[in-house]
Amino acid sequence: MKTYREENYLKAIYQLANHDKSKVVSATDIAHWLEIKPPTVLEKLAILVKKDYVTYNKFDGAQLTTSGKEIALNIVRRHRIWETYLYKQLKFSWSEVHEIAEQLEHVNSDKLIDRIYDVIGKPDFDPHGDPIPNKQGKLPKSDRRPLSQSIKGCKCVVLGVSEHSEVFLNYLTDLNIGLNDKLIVEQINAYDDTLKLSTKTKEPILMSSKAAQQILVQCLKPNCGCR
Amino acid sequence: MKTYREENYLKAIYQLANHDKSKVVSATDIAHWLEIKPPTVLEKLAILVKKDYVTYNKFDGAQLTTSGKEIALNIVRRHRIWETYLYKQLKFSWSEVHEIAEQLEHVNSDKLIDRIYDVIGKPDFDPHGDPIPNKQGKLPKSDRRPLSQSIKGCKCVVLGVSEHSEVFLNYLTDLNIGLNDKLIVEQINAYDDTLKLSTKTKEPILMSSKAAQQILVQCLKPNCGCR
DNA sequence: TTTAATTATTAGGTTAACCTAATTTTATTA
DNA sequence: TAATAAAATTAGGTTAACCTAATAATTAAA
Ligand SMILES: [Mn+2]
Ligand SMILES: [Mn+2]
Ligand SMILES: [Mn+2]
Ligand SMILES: [Mn+2]
Repeated sequence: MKTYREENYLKAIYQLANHDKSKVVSATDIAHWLEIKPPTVLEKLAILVKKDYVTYNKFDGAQLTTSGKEIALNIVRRHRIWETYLYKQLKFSWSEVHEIAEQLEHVNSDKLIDRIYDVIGKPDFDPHGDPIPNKQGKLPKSDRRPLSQSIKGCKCVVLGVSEHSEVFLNYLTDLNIGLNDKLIVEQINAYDDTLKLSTKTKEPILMSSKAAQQILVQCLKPNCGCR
Repeated sequence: MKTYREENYLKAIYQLANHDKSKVVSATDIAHWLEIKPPTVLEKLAILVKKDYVTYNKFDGAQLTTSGKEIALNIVRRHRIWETYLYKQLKFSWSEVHEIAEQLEHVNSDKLIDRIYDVIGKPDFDPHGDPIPNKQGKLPKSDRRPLSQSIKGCKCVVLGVSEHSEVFLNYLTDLNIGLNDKLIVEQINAYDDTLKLSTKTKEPILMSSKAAQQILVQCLKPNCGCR
């Protein structure tokens, strides 16, 4: 039996491992992520190890086993399906959906998930451009890179964001930038890498390098020369 | 702070009190309802009393305070709104909705409830004919009585069911009886009170007295003589 | 009205999920 | 490399939510 707490641990390990593939996932990392203290995590890790959802040692940190990954990907699937449903069907903004999906992802009804996934047209990506795993846990792939890697003149399309905070998403909404929007890099400031971008708005907009690092795009012209 | 467990206790007390207004709600009643043991309930009741959600003594049993009733009615509201949403919007049957709503009722987002309540057209009753409390906890009223009280010749409309079990609801579905269906009582067997009913189906149907006691109806003709 | 049966309550125990403080291990830096 | 700082782990404690078994209080029967 898996409680929502257990689901959250497995999801946390999955997300931390995917966020930085080179770094091992320590108990402390998990503790920070879940906003609890390391001893609590150590205690739970021992249980998850015994249940064969996780392996743990100080060199490799926490790693999901096949069955642990299966559960984690299922929760990620539910989360992203709910986000998409809330966004498309119930008209929530892309900055609001995450918090509610954090709760809805733990509702246990495969039929419900199937139903709402049908209603939204079985999409491959959620409102933040994140891939929705299929029932077997396989992720649709898309090649995306940070907007900050664009060179001057690059024409590209926004396929996602790597930061999901409300403040960042609302900032993009204020700039009138959303998923699938086309951008043209008009200028890159040589001193601080601030971008001047043509968007769907009349006037070009300015964007900090910090923000550009969090926006994931794909070039629209092949061999456009971007890194 | 109220956990889903606390919400379930308060809802249980509300439902038990409403199921039989004359009987006091004992800790044992609550224990049966929640499928836990009486000492566990006693323990929790002490906490709910301290939080001023409940009063408890052996003569009056457990009784909700104003703030306890407020929470209970809010959960009932969420439950019935979700049931209606699942039924109308997501095409679940009236026998499936309860179980999923038991989980969804604990999702904490007023905006989500408001949104789905809008989508379903702000109805007053759920798929079982149960009244949906408004935000202030006020219940729309309807006068209904068991079909078993009908006299021969009575023409009435189904406004609800007092039993919510899947087996009973599926039985009604098999009989082709649903909410808002019109029924005419053609015959009442003098020995066992079995009813012969005209319904939307061509052939009249037979229904046991046991089932008729669980169906709530309203006469369509004034002063039709039913009890 | 005693006795027996039932029901309610208290006593005492377990597990999960959290914590702080102490200790041990590992990594830095002088 | 020895000292120091940082990180990981262990020790020990709390609270909530559950339990069973024992006791006390009611209710029903004889
Ligand atoms: Mn999210
Ligand atoms: Mn997302
Ligand atoms: Mn229900
Ligand atoms: Mn209902």
